Amino acid sequence: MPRVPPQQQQKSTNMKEIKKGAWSPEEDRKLRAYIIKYGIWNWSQMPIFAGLSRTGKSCRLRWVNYLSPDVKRGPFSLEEFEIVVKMYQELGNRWSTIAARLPGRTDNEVKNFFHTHLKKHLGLKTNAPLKITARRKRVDQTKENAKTNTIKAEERPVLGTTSSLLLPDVSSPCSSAMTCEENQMMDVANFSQTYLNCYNVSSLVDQSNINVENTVILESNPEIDENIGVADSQLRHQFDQYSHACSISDIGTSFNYSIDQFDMNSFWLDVIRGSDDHHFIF
DNA sequence: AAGTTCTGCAACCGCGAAATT
DNA sequence: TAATTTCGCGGTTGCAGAACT
Repeated sequence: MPRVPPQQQQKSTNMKEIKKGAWSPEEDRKLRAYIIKYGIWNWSQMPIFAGLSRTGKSCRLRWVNYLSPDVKRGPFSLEEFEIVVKMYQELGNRWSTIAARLPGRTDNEVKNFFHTHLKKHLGLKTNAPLKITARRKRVDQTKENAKTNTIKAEERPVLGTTSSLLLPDVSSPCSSAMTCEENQMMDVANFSQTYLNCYNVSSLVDQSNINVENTVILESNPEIDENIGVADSQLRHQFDQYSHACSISDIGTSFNYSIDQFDMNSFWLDVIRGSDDHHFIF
């Protein structure tokens, strides 16, 4: 593509005041319409032709993170959660690489998810000396080639907390460093629990012992349905989250469940371990 | 009900890599 | 090969709405 001389570019970008801040619906419409019609050819020039008083950078960000039809909205599923946690432990803050493993998720979204949910619930330690920037890591990777999995323990960001289920109790920063081997040994059940904690849905289900079959049917509990209206709506909301988290697609129309005969931990264990034929029948 | 604090997320910024001239 | 521009990444900020007092 032809490049625009710096002088000309400077002139064109100064023609209007560059707008910042939240995008209006009209701006979204203009950008979407332009990209659909002409495609993405040059972010820095695009806003001029699209009639937007925005920088190319801003347009790119808006498209990539919000307007693109490829962008998947909504809460992260358990599977996505697991990938984020594992890849973070493996790669650190390489959000774009992590996002690449999550179809429809952007690096910004993964980063936000991590900072708002995971960091809190996993008890991330952000000791400055342990911090390693992605830029630095990119350089390291180039220099060292094929050594992506050999980040020294002292450089790796640390996950750990006294209350976390993912790691043993951590009393000092030094003892909290995790090895790759330790990462691999993490109990899969803990993913589900921490995931539920992230979405604040951890304690609604009684612990009872039922065998979880490949098909999970949650049947109605008339007592709850009829007598505890508020709890009912809350539980329904929680199960909506579970079903979303599990990417369960075949959800019927009637709403039925039995919380007193359902062991959520066993269920998640089964899900995580690969039984993929689960159905909520509502 | 009003004021304050907290939380989640969209968007900006600076930087380095890659591409182009 | 050097200079310049564009792209993409990760850190950070600011705002709106929710939650709390």
